[in-house]
Amino acid sequence: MSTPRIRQPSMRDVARASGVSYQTVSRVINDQERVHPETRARVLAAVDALGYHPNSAARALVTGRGSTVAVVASNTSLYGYARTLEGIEDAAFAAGYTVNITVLRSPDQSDRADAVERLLSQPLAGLIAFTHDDLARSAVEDVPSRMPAVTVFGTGAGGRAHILLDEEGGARAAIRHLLDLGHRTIHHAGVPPLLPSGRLLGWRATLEEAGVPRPEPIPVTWEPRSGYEVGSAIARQHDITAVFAGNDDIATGIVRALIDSGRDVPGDVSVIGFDDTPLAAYTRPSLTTVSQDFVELGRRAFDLLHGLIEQDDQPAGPTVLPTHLVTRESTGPPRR
Amino acid sequence: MSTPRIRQPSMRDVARASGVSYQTVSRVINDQERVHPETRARVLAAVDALGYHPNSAARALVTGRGSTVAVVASNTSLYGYARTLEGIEDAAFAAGYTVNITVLRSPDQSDRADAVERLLSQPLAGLIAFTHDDLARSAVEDVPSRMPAVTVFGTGAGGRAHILLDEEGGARAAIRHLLDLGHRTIHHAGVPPLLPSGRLLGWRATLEEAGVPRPEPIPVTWEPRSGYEVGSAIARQHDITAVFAGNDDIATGIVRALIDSGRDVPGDVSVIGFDDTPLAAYTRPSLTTVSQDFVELGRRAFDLLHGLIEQDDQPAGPTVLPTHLVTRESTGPPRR
DNA sequence: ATCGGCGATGTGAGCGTTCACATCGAGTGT
DNA sequence: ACACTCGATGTGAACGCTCACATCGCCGAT
Repeated sequence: MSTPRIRQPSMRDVARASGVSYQTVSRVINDQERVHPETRARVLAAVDALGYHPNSAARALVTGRGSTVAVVASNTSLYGYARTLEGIEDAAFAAGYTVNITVLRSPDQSDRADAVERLLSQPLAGLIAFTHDDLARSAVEDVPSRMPAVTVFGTGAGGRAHILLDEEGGARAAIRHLLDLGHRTIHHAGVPPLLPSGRLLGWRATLEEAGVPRPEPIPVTWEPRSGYEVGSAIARQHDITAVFAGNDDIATGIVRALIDSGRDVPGDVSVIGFDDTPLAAYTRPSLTTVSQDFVELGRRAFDLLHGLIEQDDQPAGPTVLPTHLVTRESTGPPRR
Repeated sequence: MSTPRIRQPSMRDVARASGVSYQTVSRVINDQERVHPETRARVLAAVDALGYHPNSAARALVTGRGSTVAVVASNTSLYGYARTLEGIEDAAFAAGYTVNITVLRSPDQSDRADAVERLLSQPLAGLIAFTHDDLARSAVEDVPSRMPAVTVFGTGAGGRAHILLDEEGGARAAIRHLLDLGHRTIHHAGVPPLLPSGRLLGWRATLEEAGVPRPEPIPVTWEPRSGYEVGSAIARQHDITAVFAGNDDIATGIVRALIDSGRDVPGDVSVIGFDDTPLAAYTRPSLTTVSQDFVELGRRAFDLLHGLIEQDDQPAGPTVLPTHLVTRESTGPPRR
């Protein structure tokens, strides 16, 4: 009449059921050599019969390393980040890892410390941080260097392995496209902080190389609403003929505001986006934008981390994934 | 000259540094009573000095339960799911839990078993499954009932605590809106499987109650491209004056196709979406759609799970969160 | 003075695994 | 027939923590 302990079966239970020692069970579970095929079969049968699952907490405890990779980001629902996360999860799952997410919402120092604290108390194999803004960037600095880590987006942080999309190249292609169409200069509606952004860099450098005036960037947030507000302001400045937006949502907001203000796109103003979201081809006008493969980025980021975890092979420099311009309806020659 | 073991400091190290036993350290860490304030301060100082983090694997091993909640979904990057995930993460973080994601990509039986296997080998506190399709639904069935679990979206599964958005109510409001405008019937472009979907149910029931013809639903996928294809077909059938789309992306694709085919929206055909994505207000025409608070859904789903974990209070019935119709430009009276 | 009681702290055991090493039996070369 | 190797399996310890229980002072009540 003892209490019926609801307990997952352990290696010992499997060992007892198959008449071997727990060590042999361990060998079978971990696919090691030196186990008689017959014994292996017997153990496997017992595993199946008892519904045994290895306990990863116990394993992590003794090995000192888990099979979970943590993803640290300030946002996970914007299209690009969500897709990148998807890529990470995909590759991680295939490699037998599990994915944990931590969203850094507040720039508050103690909140961040708390998040990092909690991160490190788990048995992690490694960490991937979205370093497009300062939140994740400074969190990475707090992570002990012994923990394998990869930074994605932006400029990276803490000298970690870094992978990013060629936003600068994409921006250059976008600006060149507009210049080739005959625009005298191109305005940029970007999300601060603007400095480390490849988009800003590509925009500025290309204008500079072309020797055309470089207007001040217009600060926005990631929401279409913010794009709409900027677009309304731009509509009043008739000297602006081309706008390079920080992403497709902003671009869509700008387009809508311009048209609501009676201006034509691309007749009066050309607008170019960034990301090539699934909707970009179906808005009116459809958006000329820069296409990026976020899922691939996520997969590659995991692969990089995986290499770091397994063989500690630190890559020499940052990995840069290509982007490409997709020309659609929202850009055209300026009205003369 | 011993090997310099890179090892996180443990409770024992903290105990040694502050001159108490490891048990006292444990009490301090877990905020228990019965510790002298002075001792507590001394321990805390040592914790800080050594940079001690509790090892959650060890804790999970002995308590038999982790502080991680797993989210099981077939997709995490579509707007609604990404936002729901965000809400879960937010609430979980606030409550001291960590979030793990598992994407069920393939309907393959053994893949699913593999995923559940891996899920259960972790030290979980509970599980949240997005049961809008069969993938997560059948995974929930494989989870032992002792594991606290909450199902989100759709019809739920396994008799678990269930929370969902009032899609049916939203669909009803949408259809009524169109009927009120004078449409004779409303077509539905939905994503199969159609049966358990509240959108389909609300659409069908409202048409039925109005005593108007109920056309066959038109199958689509979640992509705008699929909407475009359906829209092109609809453009040829001039008797169709109103379409209720499965989500805003599909609606946008349909709108674009209709206009590309020379038909006017809403002049010739009214189109209504679902979700109220940030972009819905800025497309042309802006979309009449059903607004849903996904973030809140995620938060509430976690709260539900949290209740299950802490006090095992199983709610009586499903929780239904309100949705509401947002009227914009894509709907209007039919041309007579 | 003696004792129960209670607040503060310590001790032993065990959670389920892996690692390092020990053992054991059957072949192999001489 | 001998030590000798090697493949197969077993044993003890440890990972860092929490649980249950033991201990130790010190208080006021008798």
